[in-house]
Amino acid sequence: MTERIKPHLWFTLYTLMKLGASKTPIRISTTRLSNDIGGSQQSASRHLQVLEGNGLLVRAISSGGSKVTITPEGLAELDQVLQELKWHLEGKEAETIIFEGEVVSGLFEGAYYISKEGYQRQIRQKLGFEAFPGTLNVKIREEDYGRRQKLERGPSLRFEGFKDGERAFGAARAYPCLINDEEAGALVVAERSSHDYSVMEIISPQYLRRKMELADGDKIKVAFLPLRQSDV
Amino acid sequence: MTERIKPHLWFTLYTLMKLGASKTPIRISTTRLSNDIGGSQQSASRHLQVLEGNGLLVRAISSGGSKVTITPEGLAELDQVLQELKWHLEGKEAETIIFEGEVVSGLFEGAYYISKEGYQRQIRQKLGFEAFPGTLNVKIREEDYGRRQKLERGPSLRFEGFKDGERAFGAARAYPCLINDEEAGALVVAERSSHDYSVMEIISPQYLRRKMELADGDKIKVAFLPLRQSDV
DNA sequence: ATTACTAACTTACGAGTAG
DNA sequence: TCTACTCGTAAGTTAGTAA
Repeated sequence: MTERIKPHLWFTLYTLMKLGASKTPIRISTTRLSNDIGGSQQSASRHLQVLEGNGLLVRAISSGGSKVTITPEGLAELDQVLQELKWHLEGKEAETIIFEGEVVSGLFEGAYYISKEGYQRQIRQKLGFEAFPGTLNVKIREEDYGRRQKLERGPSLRFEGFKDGERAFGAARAYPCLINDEEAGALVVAERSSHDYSVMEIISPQYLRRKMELADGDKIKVAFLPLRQSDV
Repeated sequence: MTERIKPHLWFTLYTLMKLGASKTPIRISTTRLSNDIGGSQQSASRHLQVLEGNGLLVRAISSGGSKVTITPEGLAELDQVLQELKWHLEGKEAETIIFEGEVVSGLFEGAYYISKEGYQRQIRQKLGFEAFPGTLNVKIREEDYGRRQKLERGPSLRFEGFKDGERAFGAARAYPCLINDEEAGALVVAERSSHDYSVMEIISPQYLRRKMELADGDKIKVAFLPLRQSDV
């Protein structure tokens, strides 16, 4: 399960974001940072160590100030709070994120993974359907990679990893979606893989290629409904 | 100056918001709250005491669970973080907030206050202009009171109170704006007064009534440009 | 049931300082 | 300069308990 980050560490991460570490690496010394968090140099140093240990930021330490960048995991931590604040203070959810892509062929790996009972059980439980053993692969445009990144940073349903006999299967995240405004499904992304953003692997209770008469190259619309972390 | 709330207390406030205390009073026991903040009943109790002492929430304590509501000051504390997160993670500022109102006559009190050097000095310093000794009073529609409340919860420039001989002058907040897309100015609101939302008192370097040939009843547009707390 | 006190405990902090 | 160690102290938390 996601280990909750403590408030004082979250605040340091937030401070780093304010200093610009969310977009690009920033050069900052622990002394400088300590002013911004309102503490001592030693505290800043320790916070950076712990945050790095939790994978929320990466550092390139050198004399003359370290380079600090917030990782996608760190951004997710910040984004989660953003979504909650938006919901409660602005009274609206994050907007539906829509992608227009085209159907492509995959390597049929999806079928193998999905058919594992360890995943099927969790899909039933969290998505509420029996997944068809295969994925629909949707190629998206390069200019949409950023939006996909933002989507994946947001709230998701998480499937735990498990062992099946010899082999270990990793954890994954699912983002429920609607395909062509009619069929329910979910984008599935394996965790801990800085993956390729060009193709979305979508699971669904149906064999979508047949049900919707899809062929490679067909245009397809994938809509991700807003999901709050607290719904998860 | 605004006393910075500590991260662990901010987190408890945030948790209360998630439980719904931003909109309406919620009934919650310290035991229940302690689960949500991930601590003990005693900590929850203390946090509520401190937050109440800082004016960030109000309570009606009774056996069977207290009623808790976040105050406008508390919401401002949360909103400030929201604005920063939006800026950095979504790469955009809060939108410009626009009011369509009409010019009305005031009681000429504004002139008295503005002419005080204690305020003039701070206006020069923070707004960058010499204020005309008087205010333009703009009446807004009742359905816009909510938006005005939201505006005033957001970042502002703060004028400290001061003593001038005998009399003490209170602190005030200013929200820079643009009048009819051409003249710079600022909405000024006295602090610690749960004030009337119907009329905006606007200061400006110009005598706007003459410069723009305004008379009572004339329609006027007031646009508030986004302002981040870190700009303040 | 509640809230909140006091005292013991644990965590986080910061001064000093080394690498 | 930097980062990050040790270690004494301060702050925050929790257990026990009262009202």
